[in-house]
Amino acid sequence: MERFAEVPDQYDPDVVEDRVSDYWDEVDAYERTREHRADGEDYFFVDGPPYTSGAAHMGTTWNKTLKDAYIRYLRMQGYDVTDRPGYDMHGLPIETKVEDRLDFENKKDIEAFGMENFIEECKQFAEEQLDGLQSDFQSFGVWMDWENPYKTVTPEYMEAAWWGFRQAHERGLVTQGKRSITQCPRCQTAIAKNEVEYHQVEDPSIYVKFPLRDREGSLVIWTTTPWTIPGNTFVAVGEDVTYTEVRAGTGDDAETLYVAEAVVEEVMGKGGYAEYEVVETLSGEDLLGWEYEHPLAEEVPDHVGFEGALQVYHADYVEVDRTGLVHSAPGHGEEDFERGRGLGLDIFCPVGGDGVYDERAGDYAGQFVRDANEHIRADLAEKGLMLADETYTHDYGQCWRCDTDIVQIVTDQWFITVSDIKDELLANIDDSEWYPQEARDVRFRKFVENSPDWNVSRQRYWGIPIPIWTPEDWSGEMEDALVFGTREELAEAVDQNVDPAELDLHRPTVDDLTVTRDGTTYTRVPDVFDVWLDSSVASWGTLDYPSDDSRFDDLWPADLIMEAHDQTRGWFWSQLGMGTAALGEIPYEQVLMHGYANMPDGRGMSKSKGITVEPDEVIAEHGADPMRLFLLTRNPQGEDMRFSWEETEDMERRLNILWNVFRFPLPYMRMDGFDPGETTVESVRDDLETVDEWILSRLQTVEAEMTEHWSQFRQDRALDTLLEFVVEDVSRFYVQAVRERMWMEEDHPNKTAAYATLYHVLREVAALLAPYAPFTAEEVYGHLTGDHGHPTVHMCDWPEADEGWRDEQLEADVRRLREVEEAGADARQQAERSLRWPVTRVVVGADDEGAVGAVDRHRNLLRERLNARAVELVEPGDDWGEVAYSARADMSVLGPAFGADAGDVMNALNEAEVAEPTLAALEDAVADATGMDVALTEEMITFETNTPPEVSGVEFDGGVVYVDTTLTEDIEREGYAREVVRRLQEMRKALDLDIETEVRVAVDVNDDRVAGLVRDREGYIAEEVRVAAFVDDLDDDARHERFEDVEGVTLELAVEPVAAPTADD
RNA sequence: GGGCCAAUAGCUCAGUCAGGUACGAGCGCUCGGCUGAUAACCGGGAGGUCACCGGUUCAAAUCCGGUUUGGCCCA
Repeated sequence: MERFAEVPDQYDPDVVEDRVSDYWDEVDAYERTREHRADGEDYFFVDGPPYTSGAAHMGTTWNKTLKDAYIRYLRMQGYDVTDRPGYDMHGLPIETKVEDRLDFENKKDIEAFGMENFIEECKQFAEEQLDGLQSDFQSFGVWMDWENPYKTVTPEYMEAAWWGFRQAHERGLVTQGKRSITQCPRCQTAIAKNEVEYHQVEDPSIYVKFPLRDREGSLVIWTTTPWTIPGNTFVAVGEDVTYTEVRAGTGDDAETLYVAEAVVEEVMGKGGYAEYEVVETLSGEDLLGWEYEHPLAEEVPDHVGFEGALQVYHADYVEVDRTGLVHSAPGHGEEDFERGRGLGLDIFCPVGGDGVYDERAGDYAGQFVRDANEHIRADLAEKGLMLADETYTHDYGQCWRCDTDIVQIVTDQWFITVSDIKDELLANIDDSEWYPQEARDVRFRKFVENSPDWNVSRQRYWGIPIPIWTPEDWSGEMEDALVFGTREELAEAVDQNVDPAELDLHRPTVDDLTVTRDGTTYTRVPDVFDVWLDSSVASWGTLDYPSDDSRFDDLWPADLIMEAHDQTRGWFWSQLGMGTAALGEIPYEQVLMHGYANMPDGRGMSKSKGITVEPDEVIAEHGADPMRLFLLTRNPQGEDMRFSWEETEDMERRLNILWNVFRFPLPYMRMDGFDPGETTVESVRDDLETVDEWILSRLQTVEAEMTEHWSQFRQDRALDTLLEFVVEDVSRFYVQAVRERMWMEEDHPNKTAAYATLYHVLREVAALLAPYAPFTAEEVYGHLTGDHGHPTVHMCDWPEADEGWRDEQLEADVRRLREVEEAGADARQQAERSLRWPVTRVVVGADDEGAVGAVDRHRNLLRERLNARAVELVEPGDDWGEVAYSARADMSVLGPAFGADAGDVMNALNEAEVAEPTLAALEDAVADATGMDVALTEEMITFETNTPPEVSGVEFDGGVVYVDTTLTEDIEREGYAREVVRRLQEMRKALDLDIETEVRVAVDVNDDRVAGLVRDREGYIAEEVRVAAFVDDLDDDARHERFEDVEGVTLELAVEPVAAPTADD
């Protein structure tokens, strides 16, 4: 690209993005940037793999934008950053999507279709989704290693999972065991608790009498799952709860019931007992050991009958609602299971993985459990055991993929027993730094403290097969099982002849492999891993370890990961668990935990409910860079964000301001042949004006602040700092101040200094912007450097503040000066004198030396900006004009001194107006107002000067600006002339005239005196508007306009261009 | 039902850890200004029960307890 080439007037993100994307391809910008840092210090970033079951939504987009920004920033800091993207491609969600696609109902359809075919379909589906995600991410400028992503479905990656699992096994942390699990009866697999979604369902709500043995009466229990009653093993009470023996009903129909005291009335009501009598109260402890008859003893002949079954026990989970007695089936409920095991009771679960009773369920065998509810209710009613039969609407768990109601059953599962290493897990947490830190110390720690053993097995197809081979009559002891950690080990051990390099580790290939040792044949357990295990090994899977061990030692553990807070229980946890189980260490050193992307109104986004803002819509509407800027101005530490179209649009506007600032000097620099290689800010140092020095100093401050913010993982604050600098300092102040210098026709050191300064500022701004808006930054940088810089801005070093250019005094001065200017503008407005009209003088009454210095040093600048003939300065102690004084109270001093009276004193002080600025005068004023006799000190107040209205004064922090708006003929002359000029310029523009074109002009003013004043300044008007001739009248072809009430007169103006000279002239 | 987080101007958010007048910021609104960087820019103004209720304190947006609403996680 040619340096200082022309750019479009208007910033158009689409055009910039298209052009820059092509340019990046053309010059291999990404590859060269990586190459540029190849010798830098290693920085091991690990990408949390998105799941390949849909397009990138706003949350993923925010996440990847953050990752991209930090990777770019770290590269600019000199690091050689690992940027391999990852994709999580196994698991039930993809299986169910493929089942939908193939119109399958259940596992039988899969078996009929063929496991191998099904797995191939899953793989294809995942790959398609992956392609979509890759192009989504690239559409908003993310630079990662798209050619070489890690995929959880490759043999290398699957081996990484095997290896980790084997390491855990070697530490004795792998076991098989029975657990109460949430099972999807359609998918016929355990599903993780976080895969359970809760929906409102109407279930039975039944009160059942369990007849007591050896004594009269029944225990009354309540349940919403009649189908678990066949599995009933004990009834739980609370030891400390008070229960009641109730005689319910009258006469021969009366019966004895036991319920908690607090709910007697309610239960009696449910049972429809018109009368009842409390016979006795007992504690829960009294009930312990009572025995009862199984309520479905005949229907389920194989019901539990072992020693200890069908008795009353204490359990912590008992609450005093419903009946206060809890039907407990350790073969189903999780709490029941834990308590049952604690009591040493056998586990009885007559339900299979498909939710159908087996033969042990007697009459109900072969029925689907939820269908059996009806029969069980009928049977209980017939036996007279149903005290109440109602329905109840509550939240019940469903499979997140197929919406089938889950069943709670006990099955054999494989576990990593992380509860055995909980102390180690908790200790390892402290080896990671979290941003924000509280997330680690509160939320994460609590989760780890409460985490149960990790059920890693799923009875499905599309996943990493569990690498355990067991003999036919396996003892259940892990020492009698074989666990393989690599393809090579497996190939060596199996009876079949396989090439480890060719071996696909998926089912069904590995299912057919057998191992024979000492005459015993081992076969693989049929399960696959929970998909959470896949991503848990990402820190070494990213490196293809263990099949490629070349980088592990240098890089592991990860320097940084960043994900949303839902991953506290997801990836942050799974990696901690796996890393600790396999390697005894936490696999990441720093965590940036961001929030969720919500709708503009704060609701969560939901694709299924159609509540989303899609990233591609935003890009189409405002562009990728503005979207990125919006996302990157959000706090990345834990807080959810609300997407905002308005804020995104505002980012586009700010980039437009930058665009205007950037393109403004290009034509001048091009015309003058400015060479930034030769003419640097150093080389023109002696010619720099104050504003140049100021903007260069501000630049250093901005760089220092930004670097500090980035180091704290607050890129949002760094971006705010940068945008404020561009908009406030560069655009609104510096460019305004140097415009005239750029227009100078002849060469002048003053102009060259402005070029060098603005060039330097813009080039550094491009670098500072690069991590945020990579396309726009590239476009700006390319136009500024042409063939003289790096091929891409992303190869630049991060600009560091150069203290040699920093001048804090100057920055403070200009801050002051701008306050003076603002106050002056305000004062003018109060006096209704527009800026176009000069004022005779501006007087600054300064309160302190800071203001004195600032005004004194920058008198000329101030005069120009306030359009004043003179700027005068009144130093502290001197008086100017007639002024009164008031005070402003400092509450932090008043509070301790006056206690409860402080508020009143403050109000009195703030309202006081005194003739002289003394404490004594204020004390009198306070006494008048409150009747209190107070002793004031200097620390309590700040004096303020009040300006008389006739001179139009406005306060600023450091004094008062007075504007003297007295009119003189000379000022009117200039004022009216400028009114005319401005309107003529407007008309020129309306005529779309070139800057060089000369015009003929007619001016008519309806006031003879003013007309004369304007005529006096025709020379000035001619120069400004390129007037070739003033004429009395112009014909109808010329543009005529009439302006009413221009400072009291009416102007009629006419303009026509002087015919352009032709080639014949 | 439990844990964590949030709630400040019409909108998006600072300020809360270390209590001291909300000089709050930007956007939007409104009134005015500027005019060859111009679909840009500048100034003024209006706009707040700091979600609600209680407590601690001379003093609470800030600390404590509770409630409501939203988000995430878990049941």
